[in-house]
Amino acid sequence: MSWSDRAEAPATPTRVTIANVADRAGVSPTTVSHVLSGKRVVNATTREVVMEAIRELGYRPNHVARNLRTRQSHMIAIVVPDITNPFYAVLTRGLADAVDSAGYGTYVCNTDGQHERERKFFEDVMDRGVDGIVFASGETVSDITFGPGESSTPIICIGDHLDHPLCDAITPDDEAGSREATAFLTSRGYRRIAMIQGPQRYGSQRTAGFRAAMQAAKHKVAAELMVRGDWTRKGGYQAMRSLMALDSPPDAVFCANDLMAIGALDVAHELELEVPGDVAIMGFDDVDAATIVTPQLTTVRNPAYEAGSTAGDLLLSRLSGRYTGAGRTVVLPCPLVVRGTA
Amino acid sequence: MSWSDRAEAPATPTRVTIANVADRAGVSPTTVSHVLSGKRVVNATTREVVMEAIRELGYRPNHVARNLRTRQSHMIAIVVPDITNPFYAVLTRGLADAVDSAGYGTYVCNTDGQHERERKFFEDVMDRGVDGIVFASGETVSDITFGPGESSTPIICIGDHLDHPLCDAITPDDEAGSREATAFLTSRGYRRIAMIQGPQRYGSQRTAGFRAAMQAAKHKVAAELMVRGDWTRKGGYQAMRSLMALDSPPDAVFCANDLMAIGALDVAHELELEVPGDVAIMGFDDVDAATIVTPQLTTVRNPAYEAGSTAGDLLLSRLSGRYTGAGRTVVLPCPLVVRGTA
DNA sequence: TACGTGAGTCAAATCGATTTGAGCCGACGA
DNA sequence: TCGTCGGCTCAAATCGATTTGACTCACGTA
Repeated sequence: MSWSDRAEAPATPTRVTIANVADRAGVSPTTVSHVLSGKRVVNATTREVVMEAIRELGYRPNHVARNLRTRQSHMIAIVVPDITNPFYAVLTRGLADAVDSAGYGTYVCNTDGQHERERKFFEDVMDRGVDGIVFASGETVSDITFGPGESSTPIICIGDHLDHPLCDAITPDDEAGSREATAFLTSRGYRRIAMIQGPQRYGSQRTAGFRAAMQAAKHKVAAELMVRGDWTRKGGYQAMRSLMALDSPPDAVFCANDLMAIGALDVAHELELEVPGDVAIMGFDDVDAATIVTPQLTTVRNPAYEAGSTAGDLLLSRLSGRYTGAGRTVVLPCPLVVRGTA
Repeated sequence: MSWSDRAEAPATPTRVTIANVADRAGVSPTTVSHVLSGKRVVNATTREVVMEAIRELGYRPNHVARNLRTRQSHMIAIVVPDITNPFYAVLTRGLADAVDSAGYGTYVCNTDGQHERERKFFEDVMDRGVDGIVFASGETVSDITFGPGESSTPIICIGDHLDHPLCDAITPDDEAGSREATAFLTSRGYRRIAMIQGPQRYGSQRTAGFRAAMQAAKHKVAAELMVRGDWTRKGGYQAMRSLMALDSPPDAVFCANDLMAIGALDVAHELELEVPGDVAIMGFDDVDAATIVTPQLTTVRNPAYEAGSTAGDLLLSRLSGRYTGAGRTVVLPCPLVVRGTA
């Protein structure tokens, strides 16, 4: 039992602090701090003695104490609706990769799109003293309390919800992507094109792109062909059901996201409809699952990873002081990905 | 421009501290602390005055300072190979949900299965003073430095890698699940059953279950039918390719995870093989994608969410002091999920 | 000799809370 | 009247680092 042995080891009774190191090395805590931070020159031999003491004692600086003094946590928070959603998982990964090398860790909050939780997490992470916040939660956050001098913690918004001149924003170009996708549909000769939108109030850019392309192609958009889903596969399924139950069903359906498109595809399979022969289906996001369905989903790529890593870069540029200006907005292109469903 | 207005607001010049509140209320910081924590009785009217001051000043306690003093961060870390992998995303969500209500936040680390990163993150989160750690990283962590008195931070391991009597473990019953899956295959009359295993050294439980069921059914397992993939769809694709190129290819394939099973399915489609008529395919994990492929994947459910939330519960039981004993091990059943590919 | 000057070090203040032993005050019992 | 006991409140120490003004010492210079 090697582990029970350990229990009897001459364990350090209490955590070793910078003062212990200083004692051991015969210098002051100040000096130890300086050899660690390099903010002030330390005699080479002194430094060696200190390093030796650190090694012998196995000293590791207490980040909490450090954070208190320096007022930075080297931690950045990301607020998403649901990490389980592959889009946000990838986004989170992009962010984590971008900030990791600069020594920042990532703290994740799932809001389930609930405004209440968004607010709660916002306050929570502020109190925790994170150095930056990335908001990717679908709900609007424009009314979150940015107290005047509340703090200068940089905030990045992904999506187009928060309109605040001091905060950077990253917006995938949903409108252009949807426009292109819809134009692709019209150019292929589809006549009755439906759209499964997101829930009321959200994803309006995608709807706008759809309408713009329809108008450009001089197609009328019939009211009964504009239905809504709740972003989920099941929601897409139900919406598609209602669409196909119409007296004159659509010959193409543009869905505001892939999950709903997959739900729509479920309906097509159930009804034994040929895709895209009987009905074409397009999605938006290009999640992994888009290449798993048969036929593979024609969709619009939503650059999740890039959005996350760009968010990280913008954050770092502010945290390092390289940039201090007003809020920037970077818009990311959403290219069309043609596969088998349209 | 409502925002520029704000800039001229009579902003609190500096963060408001407990001392400010105390001054405002005409009491000592001690008293303020007590009304907030309730650890000592405070006169009702005094309390009211303090609360009023807190409200007026918009005071919010600084968690970093609090953490320093109390030695707890109300933050728990989860170390996973890749949050982008749906299995780990769900696991993480289960954990987050479990600990959220107790006021704990989650800090996520992606190791990509690299031992070096595992170690780095372990030290990182220890230094950050997290209150608990959940290890779900695929690599073995048995040699991570648990210094003797290093700390009493509870650690939970998901999977069967870390063998440490002081740390709780959660292990999905891979062996039983695989055994049941394989037995299902033999009972259906498949004769030449192959297995696509994980990479060398990993997932040995699943292989063990496979072998046990084969033996129980008195089937020989031909060496050329035991191949390996790297857990990815592409890896499964390649393994399946080599399997189907055999002189006498298998009539059923059990894959160590769903992603590889989906890769195998890709091959079947490419070769225009009937599934499960020409070849049956089974996976393991039951990720979302399993219900997206056609036909839907017959698989074994790996209870990711439950594993995460159980980890959270075990952690909380220790953090609250309700439990202080030796390491517990909870094994989670992995039930068979019969769908369309076998 | 006296005077910068600069390299290296240190003491003490600070970050913003929590914790604890002690003090004050009024009530109550002897 | 005195002692004591409870209920409240406070001052001061503490958590473990960073930061800064000041000090020492040696050296070169006027």
